[in-house]
Amino acid sequence: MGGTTTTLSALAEPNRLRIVELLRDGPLTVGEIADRLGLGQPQASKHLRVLSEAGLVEVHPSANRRIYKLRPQPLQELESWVESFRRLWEERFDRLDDYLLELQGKVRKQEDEK
Amino acid sequence: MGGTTTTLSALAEPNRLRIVELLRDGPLTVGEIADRLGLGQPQASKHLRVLSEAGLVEVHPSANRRIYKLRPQPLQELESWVESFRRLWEERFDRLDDYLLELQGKVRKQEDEK
DNA sequence: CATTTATATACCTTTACAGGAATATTCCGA
DNA sequence: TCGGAATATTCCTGTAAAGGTATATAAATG
Repeated sequence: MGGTTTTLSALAEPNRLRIVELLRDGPLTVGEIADRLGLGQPQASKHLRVLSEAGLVEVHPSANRRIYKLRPQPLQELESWVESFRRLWEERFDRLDDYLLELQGKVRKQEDEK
Repeated sequence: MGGTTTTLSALAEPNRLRIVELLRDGPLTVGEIADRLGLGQPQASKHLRVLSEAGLVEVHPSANRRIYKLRPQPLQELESWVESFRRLWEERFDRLDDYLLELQGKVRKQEDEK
């Protein structure tokens, strides 16, 4: 499974998405995450494990606690993936699109006539 | 389930991701999608249905065929979601982060001493 | 009209995964 | 060293979702 897909499926789970959004404002401890999101502690731990394996978070042990923190890389990669679709909404694309469609039609006709 | 989560789970499935990437280069018919990705036709149809319900594609019937085409909106929303994490990798954040962590520690100590 | 082509749906089976509860582990402090 | 707090792991169960096959639907074509 490619990197982008890994990132996407990690983020696709609603509670994990909320965890990531929480961590946007700074690192947090497992307990705080569970508290703020109304999750059970085991659930929080399990979600953090998935996020960790996807490289979306890293953990820094501090005595009893484990502090989880966002890692930029997967989000950066996701950003560039989305960016590769930019021309979709950068205007005059619809017209270009129609033009290409028309071209395709003509070519197809030509080939049919052979 | 919020819009972002809908988009993410639609894209999290590898074959659907490939479909979206295919459509980046222009609209396609169900059969062409199935062919190019080595999918069964029913599978292609089902994935396209999910993408459609997520608003990621729209369909234009043309006689026998149905032409599927990317819709910008969900990708735009995904983009701004990812953008909201930009400061993560725009430098000097790591230091700010450490500073905040230290602050938290002090506050916690103060509260423990009450 | 009958047939063929393109697509969608239904049904079945298997698998992945999320939540809940209980338990293991690790580390601190008395 | 013992107890308690914070966290991870395990086991169980239910459910959603993906693939495969067969079938339904719709439109073109002869």
